[in-house]
Amino acid sequence: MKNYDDIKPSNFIEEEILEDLKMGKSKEVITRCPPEPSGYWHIGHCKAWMINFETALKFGGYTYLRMDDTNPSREQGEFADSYLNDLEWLGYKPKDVIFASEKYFDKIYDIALNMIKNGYAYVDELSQEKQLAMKGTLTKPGQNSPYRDRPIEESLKLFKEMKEGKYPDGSMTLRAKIDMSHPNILMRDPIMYKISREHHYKTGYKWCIYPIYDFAHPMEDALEGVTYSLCDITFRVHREVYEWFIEHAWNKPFAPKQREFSTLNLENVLLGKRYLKALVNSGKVLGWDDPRFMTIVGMKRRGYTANGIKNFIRSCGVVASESTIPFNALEHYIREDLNKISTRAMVVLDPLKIVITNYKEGKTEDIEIDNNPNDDKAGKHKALFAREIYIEKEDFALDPPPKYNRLTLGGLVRLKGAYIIKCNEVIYKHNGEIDYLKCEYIENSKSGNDCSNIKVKGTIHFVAVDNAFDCTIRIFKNLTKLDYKWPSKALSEGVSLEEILEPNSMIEKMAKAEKFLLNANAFDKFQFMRKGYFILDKDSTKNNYIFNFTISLKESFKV
RNA sequence: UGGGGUGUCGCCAAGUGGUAAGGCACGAGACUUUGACUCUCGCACGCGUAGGUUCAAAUCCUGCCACCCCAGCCA
Repeated sequence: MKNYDDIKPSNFIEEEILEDLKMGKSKEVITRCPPEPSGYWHIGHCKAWMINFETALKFGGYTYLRMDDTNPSREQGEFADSYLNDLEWLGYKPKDVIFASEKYFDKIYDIALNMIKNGYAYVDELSQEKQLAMKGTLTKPGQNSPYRDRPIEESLKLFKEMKEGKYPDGSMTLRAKIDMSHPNILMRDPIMYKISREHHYKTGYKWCIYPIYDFAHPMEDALEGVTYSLCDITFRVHREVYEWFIEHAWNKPFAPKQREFSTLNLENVLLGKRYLKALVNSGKVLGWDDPRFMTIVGMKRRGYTANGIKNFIRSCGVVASESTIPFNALEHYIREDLNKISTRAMVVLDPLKIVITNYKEGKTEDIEIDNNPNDDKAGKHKALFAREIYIEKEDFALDPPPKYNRLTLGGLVRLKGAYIIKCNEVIYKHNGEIDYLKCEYIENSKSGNDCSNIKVKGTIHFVAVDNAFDCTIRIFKNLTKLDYKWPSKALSEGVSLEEILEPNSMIEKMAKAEKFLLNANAFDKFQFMRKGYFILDKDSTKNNYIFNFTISLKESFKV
């Protein structure tokens, strides 16, 4: 047996696993990610497979990616493909990719046959309505189906005929014979198979009977050799059914264990598959990978990093109690990672022109900008200083609020990487708006060899007119109004999508970017100094660079 | 109301009978050619509640309260 002494469990599930391993109750840790290919994965799912992958990894085991495609009416191949990409982006490698429909349907059918032979299952001819009526309620026990005690041979024959297509959809089901008066309603003879002639994206029309989750899932786990089936707390009440099927249908030496953890709930985030789908179909968003979506592909396009997302999820812990986490907790971990890896650049989002009156016309000087001041290995890149430059409109104030560190009329400010300037005059347009500023530069104040002895309070970013190109910036706000902390819940309670959606949650505007950014490739991440983090969107062309706003910098200055 | 689950700082969360870790948020200060980053300090005489056991209880016992999940031929 392996030595597990140096493994420290970090949550209640790992504690139990460690104990099992030490006691020899299980030999290895094999887990699974079992998506139903009926939508794109989002940050909530991310937690589930992180736990499955990382738990297995911790104990030297591995994880399967298994498409839980047992319901032909909901599933599509498009989605199955997306999971592999998502997983790769997040840095996880499954031991194998399995389609339950292809690999296990025959075996599950055989298991069902066996269960009938052993008296644990029967074919029921009750309609769906009748079954429901006889199921009882939360407080009242159910009643046995009149078909419950039919001879084993009869059930066997009928079940085989169900498979052969002799009976119409919905006319019969295979049910487990458990206990119609069980206090757990899921244990009241759960359905194991239904009849459906819908087309299945993987197996076509090969099958007309399909196993139901409660039966299929434990069997798939067992057939795969999964030892720990880690899922979210929704399935806690299903555990009893899971264990019943394992006990009555699986007589191999090992048995998989199902354990549950709470789901990840984020404030102000819309995750419901049907709502996202509606938005995608309506054309109101850019697609499943819209940067406002917290789908994996959406977050990737937004500029979030896999590490940031994973660090955030780790920070939430693995527990059984439900919680809702404020969005700024996620943002903290995204910023933390972006700060380490993103290249700095100067981009003016809302330009105000300045003419340096005492700087010679036509003259330019190279200046150097650190690609990342927190990373010595990141190097520097060149920018330009010239007579005409742009600064951010909000970095100049005629009537500055208290503690304003930026440019004012008659005041001094440092231009990042270049000179200290002083504003002497404001030139107005006919309509009274500011046209441009006349400033002078302090000659011996250049960054690197400043001997001016002048101390300024503020440093602002800028781009030289000659070193700038126009680019498109996409600014995002939360998809839904902030008043709705739980948008999916509000929607399910009848509030309309239109009401919940934040108007203009995506705004496009033009900005002046330094030419260094012309080298960027799609998905490259940048910090536009003093403004925030941005990522070059995949829709960009040579003639139109589009930068998606990922997240702002923290801002402690408040007017 | 049957069954299951959960209650520790504004939000997460450690804690497993020996006197309340940590993170986020927030507040104060230092540093700063990004009002970023970084750093320092502060932030629960209290662990849903009422009793009990004990020298000692968030941890053990009993009662109560609150919230969440379950009655698809969905997963």
